[in-house]
Amino acid sequence: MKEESSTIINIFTEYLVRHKHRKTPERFAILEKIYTLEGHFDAEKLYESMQNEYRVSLATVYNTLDLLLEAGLVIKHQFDGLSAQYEKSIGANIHNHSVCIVCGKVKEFTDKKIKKAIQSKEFANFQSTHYSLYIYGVCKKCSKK
Amino acid sequence: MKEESSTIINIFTEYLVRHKHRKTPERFAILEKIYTLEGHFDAEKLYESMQNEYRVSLATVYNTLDLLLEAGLVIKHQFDGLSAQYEKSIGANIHNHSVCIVCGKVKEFTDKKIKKAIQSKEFANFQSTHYSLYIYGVCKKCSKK
DNA sequence: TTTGTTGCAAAACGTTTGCAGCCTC
DNA sequence: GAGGCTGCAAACGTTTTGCAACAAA
Repeated sequence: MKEESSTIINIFTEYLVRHKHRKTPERFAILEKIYTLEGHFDAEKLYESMQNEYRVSLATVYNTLDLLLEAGLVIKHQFDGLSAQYEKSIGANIHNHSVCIVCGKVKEFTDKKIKKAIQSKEFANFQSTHYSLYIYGVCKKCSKK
Repeated sequence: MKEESSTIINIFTEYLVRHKHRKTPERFAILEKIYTLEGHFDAEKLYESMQNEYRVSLATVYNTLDLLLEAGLVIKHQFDGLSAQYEKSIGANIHNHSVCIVCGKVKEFTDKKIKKAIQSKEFANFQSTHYSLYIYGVCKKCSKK
């Protein structure tokens, strides 16, 4: 999927202005990098992948990821003991995961009925932006052990 | 909700036997403690709450939580940077959470339509045991800031 | 000019690991 | 008796923090 990167930059700019945060080049460099990445990544991987283009510190990567999280531009997963996994939120349509409780393997799947049921949910005091579903169980490989 | 604790113990015993693990008193003490706790707890809290009754090390708590996870008797949540949260799985019916991406507040809710949609999902190579749903957004308090 | 943000390194935190002794099986 | 399990403490890896220098507003 092709995303208009100017849209994303605008959303972030608006967020920064509204919250009185500074529009630093590091923040936009990180945002742009994230939107070139496919699938899950962690802070370290993002940090390393940037070193050739724009030098940012790991601390700034973490700081910016938090801002992007609040701005709704990034999704955070905490699958297991490992590091937190992130992914861009705009243009990412799959939010359903099956997780093997033995080997930890994560797979994504789509399901229209589930999607519809969740997206039609409304709260009185909560404005929802996105969701993540984890179905736990045992994968075929592990059930044979 | 009142749960027959002998049922839970039987499930764990069966699991241990089937996997050729030993039935140590520590493991059963931890299991019994967990089933007296309501709501979420982390490994440290569980460890501390046991010190008066039965002395187990934190390492054993972690080890046993892993076994209980595999046995399907405990559910693990990794909400945010903090420590992992656990809860008993039998007798715990609420699996849906709304999470504020600003303040991190987690609330649980029930929804029959969502529950039905998720529980009717079947996989070809995956035997599901339970699920957790997280709907992210901004709570009323944070949206006013 | 003010003060939020950065990079760096050190610190903090939850979790895992190594090992000697113990206790299930 | 053998080997899995325990407690303890040290080690680990991710994330956070403190601080001086920098730069956006």
